[in-house]
Amino acid sequence: MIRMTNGNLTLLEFALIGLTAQSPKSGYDVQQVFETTEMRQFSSSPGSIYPALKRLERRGLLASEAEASGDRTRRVYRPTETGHERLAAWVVASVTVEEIREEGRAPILRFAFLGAVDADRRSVERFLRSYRESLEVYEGELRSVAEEMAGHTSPYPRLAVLHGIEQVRAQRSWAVRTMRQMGFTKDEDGP
Amino acid sequence: MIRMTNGNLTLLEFALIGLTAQSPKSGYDVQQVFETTEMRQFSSSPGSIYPALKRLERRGLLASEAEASGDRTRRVYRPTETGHERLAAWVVASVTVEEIREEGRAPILRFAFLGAVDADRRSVERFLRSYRESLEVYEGELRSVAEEMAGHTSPYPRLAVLHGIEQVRAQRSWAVRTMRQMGFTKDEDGP
DNA sequence: GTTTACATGTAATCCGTTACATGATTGA
DNA sequence: TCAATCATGTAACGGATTACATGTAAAC
Repeated sequence: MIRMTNGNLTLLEFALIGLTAQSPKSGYDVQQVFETTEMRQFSSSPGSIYPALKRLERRGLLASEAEASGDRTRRVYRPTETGHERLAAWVVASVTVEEIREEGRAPILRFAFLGAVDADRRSVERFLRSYRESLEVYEGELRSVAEEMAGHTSPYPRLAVLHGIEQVRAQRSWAVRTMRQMGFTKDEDGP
Repeated sequence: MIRMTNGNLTLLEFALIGLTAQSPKSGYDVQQVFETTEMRQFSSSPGSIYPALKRLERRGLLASEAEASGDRTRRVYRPTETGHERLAAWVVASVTVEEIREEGRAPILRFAFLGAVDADRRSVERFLRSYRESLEVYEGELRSVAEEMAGHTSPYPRLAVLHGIEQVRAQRSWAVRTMRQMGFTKDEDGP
């Protein structure tokens, strides 16, 4: 279930670049985030975090320096310029229906990192607009699927699809509300 | 991001047992399901499906027989008794807050398989009730998190948490509605 | 007659999990 | 002094992805 989201970086790797872009972090810091915040989807075990950080440093996407706090070594990572560019490109990309279909929570993870890459208003607006539009398309797809399932023997798969529809509707209304709160007009796709 | 959900079976493996329990299926059949239905989260590549089916057969959870449709061999899998028991135990387990926190869509996948294991009314009610209750707890957790984030520099992580809250609310109202539709009273936890 | 759908597999690589391992610092 | 927290790593194993590989049958 390792999802290649862009080029050849895993979701975990983007998360690590994003977190160190918010503020430079050690492996332990990252571990705390994965344990205590809504990023629990990622394993907080050192066996996944430390190798991934080293990998990203070897690939030139992260850089580290040893901080001596007392006697303990503490290796703090931050994105390189290349790493930051890769992150930014990933974060500000428009949301597609495919991404929603196949990667579930990836769009909202990207959204959470918009601040870490100093996205401008246009990018944020494009993100939210594309998210809302893609969700609309996806909701239509799910409605068709649910209709086709009307006569099936077991009601549970169809009810599960209705569950998906509810979720998509909630995500869409969040997108609309957030756009309004940020002062983006709901329609008007361009002059 | 391989999630061990129970004992030592992955989500993919439970999905394979569940699908073959709905009706016996070949690797190709499974591939079609993963390509065309809301189970797209699973890779439809033969490199993941065929080895997993063989693994499950080797472990005694699936059994197969070769169907000769014309000249082509077509190997059709179905759960063994043990496999069915493992599936049933996984499917009807009560939803916990931990599962919601850490495994996201696992509960609704389990729900979709309730028919495949011939779950009785009591089990279905227990499932929905525990799901609703756990979502309630989880929503409270998210609300606290969002409050703590009020003064942060970047608004995006907090908005992402609000997005999560919307989703959880949608899931909860689905659970309530589904319980009502199935004739379960909303409260009354026991005599 | 050629493309599309049916159908199954293998091999290389890499990643993630689990478990093991170690040691310093802080607070009770 | 003892537990909890801070802090970083390695090794074994298994599983997932990607790409490669092959062939039949049906439809157009």
